[in-house]
Amino acid sequence: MSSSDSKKTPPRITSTAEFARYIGLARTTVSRVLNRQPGLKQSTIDRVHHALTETGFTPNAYATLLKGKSTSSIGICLENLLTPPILLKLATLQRQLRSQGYTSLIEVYAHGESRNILRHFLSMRVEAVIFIGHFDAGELETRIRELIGHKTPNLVIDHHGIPLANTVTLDRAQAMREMMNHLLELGHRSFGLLGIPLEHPSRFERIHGIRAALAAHGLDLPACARSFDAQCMRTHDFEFGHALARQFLELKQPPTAYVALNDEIAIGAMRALQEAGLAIPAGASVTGFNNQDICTMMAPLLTTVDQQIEPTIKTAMQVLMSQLRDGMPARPILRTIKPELVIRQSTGRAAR
Amino acid sequence: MSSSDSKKTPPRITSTAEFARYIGLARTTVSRVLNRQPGLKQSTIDRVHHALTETGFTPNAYATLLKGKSTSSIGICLENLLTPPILLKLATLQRQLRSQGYTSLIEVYAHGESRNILRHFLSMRVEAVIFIGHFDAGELETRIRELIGHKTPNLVIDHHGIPLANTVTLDRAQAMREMMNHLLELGHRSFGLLGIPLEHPSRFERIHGIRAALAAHGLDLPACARSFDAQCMRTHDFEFGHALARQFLELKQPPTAYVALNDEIAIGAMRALQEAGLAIPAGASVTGFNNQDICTMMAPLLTTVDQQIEPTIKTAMQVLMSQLRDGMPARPILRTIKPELVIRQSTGRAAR
DNA sequence: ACCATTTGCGGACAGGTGTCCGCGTCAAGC
DNA sequence: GCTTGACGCGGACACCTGTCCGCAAATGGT
Repeated sequence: MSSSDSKKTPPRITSTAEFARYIGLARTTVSRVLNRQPGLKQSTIDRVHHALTETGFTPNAYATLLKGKSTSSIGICLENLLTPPILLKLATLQRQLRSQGYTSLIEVYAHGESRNILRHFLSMRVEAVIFIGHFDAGELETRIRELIGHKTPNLVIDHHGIPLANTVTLDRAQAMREMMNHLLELGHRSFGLLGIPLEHPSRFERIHGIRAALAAHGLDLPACARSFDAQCMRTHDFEFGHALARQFLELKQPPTAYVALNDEIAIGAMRALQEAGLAIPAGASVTGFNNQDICTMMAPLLTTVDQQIEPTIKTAMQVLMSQLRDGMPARPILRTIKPELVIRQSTGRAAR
Repeated sequence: MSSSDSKKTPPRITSTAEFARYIGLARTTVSRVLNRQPGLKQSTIDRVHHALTETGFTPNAYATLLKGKSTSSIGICLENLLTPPILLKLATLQRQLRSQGYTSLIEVYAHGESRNILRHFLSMRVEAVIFIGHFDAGELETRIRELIGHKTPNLVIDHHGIPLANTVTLDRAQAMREMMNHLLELGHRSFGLLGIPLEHPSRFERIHGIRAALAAHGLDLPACARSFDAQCMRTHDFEFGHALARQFLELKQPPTAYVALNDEIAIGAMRALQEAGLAIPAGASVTGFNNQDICTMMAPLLTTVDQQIEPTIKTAMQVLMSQLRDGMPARPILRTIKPELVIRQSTGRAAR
């Protein structure tokens, strides 16, 4: 319904004033239409909208937001290691934010760069900052303090134990407890830990859960579980798991069950065991963590722990929205997500 | 109300004027320090920087950028289906952009939303827009035209054949030609295509390459290759490949080689063939596409095509930078990336 | 004590938008 | 023809920063 060919290439318009001149209205009138203010004739509104689609003009967001309108943007800082579960959380979160009208600014953490990333977020006047994954604890704590100083809501997903941070995290201790109970009921008494050192702050939760499950059965951690993490380099997880399992196979009495930090490591280990002639689960049991897609592509299907990403993000959104609505909480909000054990084919009754 | 405590909790400062008042300097002086202008005493500069780290003040990016400074931001629109290769491209691209001083605005395409996404990018006055993946061709073309109208550089990675778009894409026809030559040399003469319909615009390139390789050997596509895509739903790729392979196994004379659209489908097919008692590659050959990590986690290791993501992104950056430097090109720039065949263990001599 | 130089001050303007307000215009109803 | 609304105009101010410029104050040297 528009005009003829002469208007096929409408001019490039970069300000409301220019746009108003183009359609022969006052700048203020255009602004009123754009901001849905009352008291305008329908025909005028239509005229503006029509010219809008014709020229493709968009008001300068910087001027709009400078004027004090809420930026409706959220900063998201991602852990350096982009694993499938992390990316799935990001994608789910971004979708939900978008449906609530928020834009997300995404930055990937690089060593020592968190300060600059946060400054960028703050200069963009984001309404909240979310961290997803695991970071340097001291650095993260400093960032959280800065955010609080700026009265900007914060949220940490996954990383657990930062004093003043609002946190949503999987109960990894509980996960390991359930996994160990499962293996113990199958008769296993000797365990190989893959990627889970016995003494390391970052794996504390997992070890805690393992120890608790063993204790409940009257067993002692150092007596029946070993870890060779120090001996191998962790570069590519799959090969890491492969190398670790080979270490265990050199023992006089290898463990009957292997508990891995994640699915890739578990699969690498399964591969090494199978190459050594062990059937799974008849000869040895293997467990993963994360319940990634590959778990159902293996033979046998991998027993693992599901991170419950949907509920995690749902909870995260609740924590976030409550902060955006009611302001920052007096005490940090802590939410724990219950994991779900997924028993498949890679675990079975202990051989001896 | 805060002279004593003020050191411990510095006030939240939101403008240069406020900040200048806080440290007892003129606003213009602070601004000069922040923008590294000459003619200031070192002690003054230090004083400002010190207060800056103390209060954590950051100038409002919206005011700065409104002032006309280049926004140094690039809009990236991602295909809906977040596959590992897409995400790897995104991560690589973002890293490179950041190293050049550009910020990226990331949006995931949702059906029919491309218009809004583009408007958001334009309102943020991005300096270029990049599309990664495959989209609705008509919709994408319209967006490209809009970008050209706004004199904003564009770049499409992967999607091939949009008239006015600058494009960087893998030579998928060449990839299939090489793959087919490899299989033909191994003696294969009957092929099962998995996820690659014989007649479908989106797979045209692949079919074209397959047909060319067959023709060079004096063979005819419909006579020696079949596809059962119409019979199965493509939901989860792994199960899709599994189901497709089972269809082929019901034939009196199943093919000796299977060519899959991607690695997941290939792995699903391998699984189905192995369950049916076929050894790979002795009983049948299977090939994937993308060279994802899982290819080296399978037994046997999967023969596949590497997308050459590093060179792809490197080329993309070149195309982008040349546009940002010299303005938009007279004719669209087209760059093709040469794929690399990765021969592993899942392909072998044909049984008959 | 005087002068030259360095250094900081403060006013002014631009950049694009949102919003308020008083005023002019136009059409409809009597 | 007059009144009464409804509607659009255009001026003004605010948001925050970068930059220019004239001027005052502090500094340093002799």
